Amino acid sequence: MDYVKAKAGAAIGARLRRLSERIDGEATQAYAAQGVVFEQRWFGVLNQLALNGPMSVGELAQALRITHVSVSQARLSLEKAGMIQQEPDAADARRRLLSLSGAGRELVTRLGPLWAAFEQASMELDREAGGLVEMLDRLEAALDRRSLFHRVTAICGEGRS
Amino acid sequence: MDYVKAKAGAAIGARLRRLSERIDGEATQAYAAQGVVFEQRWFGVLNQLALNGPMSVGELAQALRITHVSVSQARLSLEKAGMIQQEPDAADARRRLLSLSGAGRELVTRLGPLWAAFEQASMELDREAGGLVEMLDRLEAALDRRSLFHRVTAICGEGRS
DNA sequence: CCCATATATGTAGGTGCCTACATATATGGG
DNA sequence: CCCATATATGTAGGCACCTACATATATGGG
Repeated sequence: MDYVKAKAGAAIGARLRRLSERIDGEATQAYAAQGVVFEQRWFGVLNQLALNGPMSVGELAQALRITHVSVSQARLSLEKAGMIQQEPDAADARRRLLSLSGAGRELVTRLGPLWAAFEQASMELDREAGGLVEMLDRLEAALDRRSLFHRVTAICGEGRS
Repeated sequence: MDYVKAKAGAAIGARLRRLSERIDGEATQAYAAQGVVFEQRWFGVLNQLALNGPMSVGELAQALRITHVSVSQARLSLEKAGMIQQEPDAADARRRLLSLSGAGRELVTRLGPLWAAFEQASMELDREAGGLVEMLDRLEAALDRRSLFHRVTAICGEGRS
């Protein structure tokens, strides 16, 4: 049997990751073709800040559905590149508000057409794959309803009786 | 707009990765519940060796559709755990043949029911999501036909005229 | 006011993949 | 046989996420 076609849960995870790597790599090529050094994880943060203005680490994490640690790491990288700046939140001393720097706003403006192209390309892929985004929605909903862990554990429990 | 629903190519990559992380994490829980310390990347290698007998790094990489470097890294980890052994390939001094050790064969036998449960759980998810595996096939085929890079570049080129 | 608990974000280390580069061996033509 | 090129696999560093743990600040009840 062709491994990549196997339906074992563990193989699904690996397959999704490989696809992700592939798409990331191809996106990186597109940025490079425009002479832009860009980290994929920057997209989510920059996009949110451009849309919403200043946000905290936790708000970004929530919007992007990743951990605050991931945001914090991306934040460091973005600051190092001069794309964002931070300031304390006057309303809560624990929080730090991140916002686009001048250079960050310029980069977002410059990348507008490229991001629009990404969106269009994604719609093409969505159509060619036959409804990719909704499929991913459904997969997430299925996992929300009942995790892989619970499913596997229940099946193994049955197997024992 | 809800970021996770966005169709930008970069966001698709991030979304696939997060799903992959989620599934990996849930799979790890299932192994742990069986008292097994297991790395997700072991599955592919162990499964192939169990099915096919001794294989080279390159053969495994080809079968698993990952780079030889990834195989090499997993190999080191598996060896350290005593699950596989290696020997030179008599037919080609550049190659090393990897095979299951005694402990590796035992682990594969022990994990047989769990892997069967993963397969069943994956079929459930496939059904609930409405044809996940075929969708992934179609997405890969679409990218094979025309990469995200080419799509985006062409769209940007159009935009310039 | 004090204190137990909650919340925000950082540090440290890990995971599983990748690309670039390096080195050893194999191959085939001259 | 020699040599240019191809092939197998390793080393090094990076990417984008994760969990566990740590520390500072906020909150609300007594």
